[in-house]
Amino acid sequence: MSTETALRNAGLRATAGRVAVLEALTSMPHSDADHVFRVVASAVPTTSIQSVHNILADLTAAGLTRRIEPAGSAALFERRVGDNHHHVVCSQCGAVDDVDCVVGHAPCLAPATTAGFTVQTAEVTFWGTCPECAASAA
Amino acid sequence: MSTETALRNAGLRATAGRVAVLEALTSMPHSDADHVFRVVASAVPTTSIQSVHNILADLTAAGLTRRIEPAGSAALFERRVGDNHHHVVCSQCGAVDDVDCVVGHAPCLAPATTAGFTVQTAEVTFWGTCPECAASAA
DNA sequence: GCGGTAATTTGAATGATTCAAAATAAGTAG
DNA sequence: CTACTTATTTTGAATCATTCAAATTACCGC
Repeated sequence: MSTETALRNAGLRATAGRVAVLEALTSMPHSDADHVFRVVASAVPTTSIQSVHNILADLTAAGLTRRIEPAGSAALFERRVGDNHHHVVCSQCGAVDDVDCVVGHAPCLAPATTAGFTVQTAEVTFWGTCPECAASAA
Repeated sequence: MSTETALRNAGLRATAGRVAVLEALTSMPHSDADHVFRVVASAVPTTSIQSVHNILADLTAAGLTRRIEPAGSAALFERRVGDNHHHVVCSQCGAVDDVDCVVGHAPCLAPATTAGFTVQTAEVTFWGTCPECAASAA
């Protein structure tokens, strides 16, 4: 399915900006609006950082992208949606990678008590050191 | 142990501002800098929001408070530190409560793959609806 | 192709946070 | 108790990511 078709199937018009944003996120997952903007700007020179924010918000609302906000980072976006995957974040450089699932599967994600809250989803963020930072520390 | 002693034990001077911030967080855990500031301002009228940010950063660096940043909220602070507890966040109003632990204990928090990252901690955020929002929706 | 409407553009505003220099106060030594 | 040293606070400004709103543009069904 082409990027354009994916957009139309989601009820969105297939504009150059949206296509460029989606393709930028394909090659660089876990990018913030500014990184996306820099890549998109070469394909769509008239764009702006505000437009990229608009587009990312639209795509996320339509379920085409997912937004994550690790502490200390700007919002990051990725195209991998619909599954329940989590993330590892490097506490030194902020690098992010996907973590497919946690040992113990779904039951693992049920809290023992919820203080009266109805829980819909669980979000797990692993904090550690990425290979690059580990190498440069040694 | 008094609040002052706790500060000195952590290597920090016991100032009125710091005492007031710690006591504000005792009565209102999961408060952001602005909420803390409003409470502290009545005890220390010369303070400012920037000072509260300074203090919260110092306290967090000293391990006296913990900082969490749920997506969509400003940074929140709490005095409960040293344990590995997690949080439930209301996706409607942003209310936060503690979750003692997840079923499955520590192994639950080991990711299946870490993409070469060395994982130090796991942070779990449960998203749902708080009792108040559930009641007002009905 | 035309028109209606969604989307982008442009410019400004916001909120949380950080930075930096000057003023102040905590703790300590005498 | 006093003075000193240095941590801390104060004050004011700056930054960053993000959001808002009005005007322009461009997508796409007809």
